[in-house]
Parts: sequence; structure tokens; C-alpha cells
Amino acid sequence: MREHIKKEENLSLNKSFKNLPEEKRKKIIDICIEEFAKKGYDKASTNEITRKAGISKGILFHYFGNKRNLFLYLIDYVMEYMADKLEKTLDNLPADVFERFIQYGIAKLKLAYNEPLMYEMLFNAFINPSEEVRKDIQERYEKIFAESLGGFYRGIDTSKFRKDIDIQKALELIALVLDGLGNKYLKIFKNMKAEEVLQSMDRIMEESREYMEMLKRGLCNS
Amino acid sequence: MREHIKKEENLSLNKSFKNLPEEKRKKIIDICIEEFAKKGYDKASTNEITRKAGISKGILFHYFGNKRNLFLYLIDYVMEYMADKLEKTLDNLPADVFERFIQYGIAKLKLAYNEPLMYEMLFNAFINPSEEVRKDIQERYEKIFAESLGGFYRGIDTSKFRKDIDIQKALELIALVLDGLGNKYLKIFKNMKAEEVLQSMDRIMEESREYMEMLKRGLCNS
Amino acid sequence: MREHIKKEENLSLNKSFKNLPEEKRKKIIDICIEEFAKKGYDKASTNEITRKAGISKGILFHYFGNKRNLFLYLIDYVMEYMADKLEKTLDNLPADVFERFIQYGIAKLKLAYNEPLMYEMLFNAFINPSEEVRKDIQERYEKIFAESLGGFYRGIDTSKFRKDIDIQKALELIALVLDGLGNKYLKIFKNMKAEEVLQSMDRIMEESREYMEMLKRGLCNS
Amino acid sequence: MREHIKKEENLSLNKSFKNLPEEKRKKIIDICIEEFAKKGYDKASTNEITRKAGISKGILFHYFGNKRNLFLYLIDYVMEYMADKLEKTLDNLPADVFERFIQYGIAKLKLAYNEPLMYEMLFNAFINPSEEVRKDIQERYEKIFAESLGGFYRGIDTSKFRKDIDIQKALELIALVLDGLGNKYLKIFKNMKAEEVLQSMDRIMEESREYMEMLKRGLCNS
DNA sequence: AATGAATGAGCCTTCATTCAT
DNA sequence: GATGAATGAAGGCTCATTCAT
Repeated sequence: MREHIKKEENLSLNKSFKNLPEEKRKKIIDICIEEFAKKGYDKASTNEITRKAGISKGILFHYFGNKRNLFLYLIDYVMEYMADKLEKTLDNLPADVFERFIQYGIAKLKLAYNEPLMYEMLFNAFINPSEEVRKDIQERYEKIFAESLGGFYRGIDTSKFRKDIDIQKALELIALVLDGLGNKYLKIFKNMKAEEVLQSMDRIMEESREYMEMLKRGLCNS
Repeated sequence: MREHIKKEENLSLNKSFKNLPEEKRKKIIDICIEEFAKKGYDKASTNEITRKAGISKGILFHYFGNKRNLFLYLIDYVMEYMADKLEKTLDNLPADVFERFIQYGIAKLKLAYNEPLMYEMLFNAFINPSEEVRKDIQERYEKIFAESLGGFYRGIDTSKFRKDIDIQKALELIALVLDGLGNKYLKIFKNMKAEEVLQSMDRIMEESREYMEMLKRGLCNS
Repeated sequence: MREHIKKEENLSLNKSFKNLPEEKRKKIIDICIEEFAKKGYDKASTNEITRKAGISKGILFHYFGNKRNLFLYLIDYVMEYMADKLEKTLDNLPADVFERFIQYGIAKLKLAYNEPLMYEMLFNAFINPSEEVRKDIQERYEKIFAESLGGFYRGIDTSKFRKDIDIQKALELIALVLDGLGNKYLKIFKNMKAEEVLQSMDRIMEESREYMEMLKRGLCNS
Repeated sequence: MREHIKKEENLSLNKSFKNLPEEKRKKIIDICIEEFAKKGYDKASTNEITRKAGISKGILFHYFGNKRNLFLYLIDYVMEYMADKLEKTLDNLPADVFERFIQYGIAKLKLAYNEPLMYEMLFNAFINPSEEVRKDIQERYEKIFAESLGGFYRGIDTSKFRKDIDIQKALELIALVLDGLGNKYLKIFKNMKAEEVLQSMDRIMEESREYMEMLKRGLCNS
């Protein structure tokens, strides 16, 4: 029975849910995010969600149709939320390649830190999705990847790069390094207290710049 | 009751399993790896395993005591298998930093490609382990990390680095780039046919070298 | 995880069960009592119960949360039922020590005979509870013991006792004798037909009085 | 399959077990008694027994045929052991009714205290046998009851009883009281330390005599 | 005599989902 | 819109007993 859920259900989704008072809607969303973040798609329990949210099982399935739809709704919600936040950052980003990357990276780091449950849910979904939602997650991943990069790369100043450098590759190189660093820090954050995390942001920027310096020497005119 | 088993289960574990005819043992292991790789620890079903392997529920638990033990046995098995393979590579690795990194990366890539189920199981376990095995996985991760890096960094020739470069940071920079590239390719492999993958190995090395060239210019004497 | 349920399960317990049509509720209770009485807590099978009651496994656990809760609910149900029955007897009990003890003993005997399954379930639970419910049973046992004795001893007329008699010990002596007799008869009942049991009640009272006469001569003024 | 075990198996029982070196035989018996005493017939695990005794599953079933037979063998063993011990007491028992009862009661109490596992196993078996062994236990209970009483009542001096007393009833009255007291003390023992138990024996005898005094006044010539 | 691998029915419990109210 | 009672498949695991060696 779980198998023949296909595509149409997206239509009937959350008509009534959207009409809910903001407060109640937010509460349900937050509880769902927490459940999926902490337990992953498979282990997350719709029973637990309804219990914590103080709503009936019936209404949850009335809103979302089934667990998979609920999950995908949340993924979209979280992606939109995060994209919004990042977009604001985008406007104030310096043009300089390296600094732009660093500040964008820091922005992502802060976002992940400020909404750890959202981040965890999204991270798990992207890195290791349940078979039941794999394809849907894949689609979304590709879409967001394309979109977000657009904004970021538009207006980037690569004039400092040496003439013989393949700009595309150079950009990817920088991204590779900073993404790797970001993941490393994120792992470290999990064992740190809130204050410590905030205090370490400066050190992270500093360290990022050190790595960027090493790259600059290779990519830019001396 | 679950708590004080720890010692005992490690002892009684797979004594009898090890005495199984090689063929049968391998079949069970392969089926288990597939199940855990495809579904992850929590969703993997011991029932399904026994069904596919054509053995009784009783005997599976006679061999391994419980699901957690079975899983950890498989993790150890896979880690040993992969460490073995990589070790052979290690002996023939060039001393030059960049080439050494590249070839090691390629070796890992090939390994992941040749044993995709093993790789997936291990990857999932390390990236997002079930609560039930988190600690055990963490232990193993730290151990293998320390061990494998030892072999790799011993005998590495960093003489080409400029004097004013922090060697530790330079090495991490290289690792960051190549790990990132590796993950990117792995994701691409999933949508490719066997032949295509093998054919692309050369292109990957080439591309890796391009990135390394960009780094070299920053890290080494010209 | 099993530990912090305690509070919750008592709350969510049998809200829905209590709303069941009396007939269906009674049927489930009776089937459960029979199962627990005949097999004891450990061997009693929730599967068997659902099968006999014609309900799904799910709903049984929806009603009671888990086997332990179901059992304790039944224990409370039976204890309440029996306390109710005995309370009615209590009001009409003669004040005279000996006669009061005898008639109370007979009342208990009749109760045990009329509800043999309830009696057996309670008896087994008190005499040799499963480790899983020991503490809960112990609590209930102490509570009921204190309560029931209160009602019985209040209004007892011990004026016939000789002055040099320790009243407390005398009462215990009588209780010892009549409890012992009661247990003996109960064992005999198991091999008797319904009619025979009822017919023997008079003989039992007679025999009890004979024993009481022997005690009276020692405890009371001649 | 468990059902059609009937009567014949008693024949094939423990031929080879009896030929075992005394030490090994005793070890197996003790471990079995502990297992059955602590968990009861149903929950006792033959697996656990073989593990603790360091013997194979095969040999246990070779010795005893099945779990039920093993249990009944142990019951017989324990009953014989206890009857032996009590018999020695019997020879030195005073002839006087009351003192004879008291000392016999104390002897039983000491026995139960000295071999708590044997006592518990026997007690549970008699009070609440598993369906699987109910009939067999019943038989043994009746037999031991008849036998043991013979020795005890032979040579008892009831000459102090008043002429108008029914001797049979008087004896039963005494037995009722002392058995009841014994059970009460046994329950108390469970929460006491070894030393405390031994120290309390004198107080128990004293208390028993107090009750006997109350009876004497009614049963004997003043 | 002795081993212990092998069986498979049975255990309690959880789960997403449906539907009458 | 909203409820929550009801379903039953599936989960990990244990058990007494058998039998080839």
C-alpha cells in the first residue's frame, strides 16, 4: 500500500493546513522538524508527532496525506527558509572572490548553527535519504544547488585571477576547500556549547583566510 | 539486561559462524552487507536477511547474538577488507606529496566503486549512525582514521613546499580538495554504468592533477 | 526507555477502553483474567488474548500500552471487585470475635469460589509475582491488607477475652487458624463440583466453629 | 510436540546421569535448582543451565529427555533431600504434643533457611505449578504429605489432652497455627541477613510457645 | 558419551494509515 | 474540519528440542 503513492498526492496537500492560525502551524512544523531531525525519516514517528503537537492522527493525515508528503513539505519549508536567509546575505557580499566565498561560508555556518534541527534534517536527507524519498530529495537537491549558485556567482569579481587560470576550476577549488572546512567545523560544533561556537567564529574566519592565502598565491597575480 | 551483555557477546560471537564453509559464510555476509547498505541499520531487517540467506532466524542470532553485534561484525569485516586493499596500494605510493595524494584518492575511489555496497554501508554508518551503534562506530572511526593516516603520511616527501608554508595546513588543504573531488565523483558514479566509470578514471586523475597544479603554484617554490 | 513511561502510561491507559460498550469490555476483561489466571503473568500471551477476544493486537496495546499495564489494570479491577463484595459482608458482620472471623472467612471462601479465575489470578500474583510486576504487586498488597483489616477490626468485640490474654496475639491466633482452614478448603474445592461446594459450606462453618470452640476455652472466661 | 510427552519417558531418565562423577552431578543439580528456584519452571532456561554448568545442550537432554523431566527429577531430589534431613530430626523429637510440633516446625524453618533455593523451588512448585507439570506435582505433594505425617504422628503423646477433645482436630489445630506462623517468619526472613535469621530463632520458639500456651489452656486439663 | 549448530513457532510491541463519527 | 479507535504486518529476539558428527 505504501508503494503506490506516486505523484498526484502533491495536489491535495495542505490546503487546510495553510489556513491554520500561524501559531499552531508553526508549532506543528517545529515539532515535525525536531522529530525528523533527531530520528531520521524512517524512525520518525507520526504518532509521536501528533502526541507532542496535541493534534489527532486523523488531522495530520488530512493535512499531509501521508508521512512521505509531510516530510517533503518540511524539506521544502526548510529549504525555502534557508534560501531566504542566505539571500539576504547575498546582497551584502563583497565582490572579491575569496572574501565572498569566506563570508558566504560563514553565513552558511551561522545558519546551520542557528537552526541546528533544520540543518540536521536537511543534511541527513541529502546525505543519506530513505529509499522512500530518495528520488524526491535528489530532485530538490539539484534544483537548490543550481539556484543558489546563480545568485552567488553573479557579480563575483574574478579579475584578480591570473590570465592562464581556468576560472570555473578555480572557483570550484575554492568551494571545495571552504565546504570541506565548513563540514569539519560543523562536526566540531556538535561537541561545543553555544557560547564557544559563537566565540570560535572569528578564529574560523581567520583560518579560512589562511587557506585562502595559500590558494591566492597559486591563482592570482603576485 | 541489555547493558551487561557487552563482554559476553563479543566472546560468544561468530565462533560457530567462522567455522562455516567459506561459501556459505560469504553468502550470509554479502546478503547482510547488501541489506544494511541499502536500508541502513534501523530499517535493515534480520527477518529479510534470514529469508534471503535461506537460514533460520535462530541460527542468525546464534551466530551474532543480536542485530547490533551482527552489524558491528560486518563493519569490522568491511573495514578490515578495505584496509587490506588500501595497504597494498600504500606500498607503491610515490613519495611526492601531490602525486601521493592523487593516487591514494584514486585507490579509494576504485575501492568504493568496486565494492559499492561495502562502501555505502560504511559511509552511512560513519556519516549518520543509528543511536544504537553510535558509540561503537565512533570508536572504530577514530581508530581507523589514526591508523590509516599514519601509513599514508609516513614517507611523504614535502621538500618541495616553500619554507614559509605551514606543512600541516598545506597537507590538509590538499586533502580537503581531493576528498571533496572524490565525493563529487562518487555521486556521479551512481548514475553511470560500470564501463563508463572505469573509462572515466583517467579523466579524473587528469582533473585531479589540474587542481593540484593550481595548488602547487601556491605551495611550492616556482 | 521503559523507565520514563511510568507516568504517561497510567494517564493514557484505558481512556478509550472505558468507553467501550459494557458487553465488549467485559468480554475482554474476562478473557484476560482467564489467560492470566491459568498461565500466570509470564506465560500469558497477549496474542492469545487478542485471538480469543476477536480484537486486533494493535487495539489491545492502544487500550493498555503494554502487557504489564494490562495486567496491573486487571489486578486493580479484580481487587476492587472483591473489595466491593467483601465490604457488603462487613456491614452485617456480628461483633463477637469468633463469629465475626468465621463469617468473614466464609465470605472470602464464597468469593474465591464464585470467581475462581479472579481468585487464582490474584493469588498467584500475590504469592509469586513475576519480576516484571513484583514492586507494583507488593504496593497493592500492602495497601489492600491495611485497608481491609481496618474495616474488619473496627467494631470487633473482644470483651469475652480473659483479662490476662494479649488481645493482639489472640486475634492473630484466630486468624491463623481460619486462614489455614480456608486454604485447605479452597484446595479441596478444586476437585469438587459446583453443587458439592455449595452444600459443603454449612459443614465448613460447623467445622470452623468446632475449632473456635477449642480456642474459646483457652482465650475466654469460662 | 511438547504436548505428547506422557509417561514413558520416566524410564529412559538419567541412566547415564547417575554414573557421572559425584562432583559434576552435584554441580549440575545445584545450577538447575538455582535456575528453577529463581525463575520458576516456565521462565527457567535450559540454555542458561547448560551455559552455567558448562555442559552441552545435547547432553542435558540426553540425561533428562526434556525440561519437564529434568524439573521433576529435581523435585524428587529435593524432596528426598529434605525428607532425609527431617527424618533425623524426627528421632530426637520430644513426645509432648506441643513441644513436638514446635521443634518440628523449627526444624522445617531451619531447613528452609539453610537451603533457600531448594525451598523456593519446592514452594513455588507446590503453590503454583506450571500447567505442564501440575499433575505430577500434585501426585508428589499428596504422597509426601501422607508419608511425612506418619513418622511425625507416630509416638506422639496426646495424653495431656482433655478427654472430651477430638484428638485429630486438636492436632490439626496446632498444625494450622504453627504452619501459619512458619510461613509468616519465612516471609520475614527474606528481608533479613543470615545472622539476624539465626539470632531470631530463639524469639520464634518463644513466640510459638506463647501461642501454644493459649491453645493448651483450651485443649488440656488445667 | 558428548557436542553445539540448526530449527521455527512464538513472544511483546510499534507503525502508518483508514474511517465512522 | 477534526477525532482517535482500529488494523495487522513487521520488528528483534528466545526457546526447548533434534541430530549429524
